[in-house]
Amino acid sequence: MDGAESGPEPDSGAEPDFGAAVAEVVRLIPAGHVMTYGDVAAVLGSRAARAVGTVMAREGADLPWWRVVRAGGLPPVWHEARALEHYRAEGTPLVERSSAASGSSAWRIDVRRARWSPATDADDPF
DNA sequence: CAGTTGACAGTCC
DNA sequence: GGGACTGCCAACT
Repeated sequence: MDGAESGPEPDSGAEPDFGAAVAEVVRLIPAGHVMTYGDVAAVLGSRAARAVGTVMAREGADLPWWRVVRAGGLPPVWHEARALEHYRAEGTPLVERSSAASGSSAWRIDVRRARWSPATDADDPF
């Protein structure tokens, strides 16, 4: 063997190890369910909630980013309007605020029921 | 090689 | 009950 070469692995550019892990988890999220950045990071064994979003920003182009929401069930601010269409299409439990005038978003994600975990298939925690 | 940024979270007041 | 700061880890320049 040649021993340690300049790079036996063609890890050209970036190593999608973390990104692949994030993509893997996000893709495992079934329709009608969502996960928070912290949950995804926790599944990866890291608390890099930010890194999840950052990596997803690069690999997320091919991922259901709308299934990944912030803590508290707040919708993604980058494309909240776009995500709303996906949530309604997927049947994600949303909390519509009939009363107008309440923050920027008039709707919220019912994380109570939409929160899903890849380690458990219990879609009925309640 | 090191510094800065960033699709966040959790805790303190 | 709401607002602000700090901490975390990975990618970018």
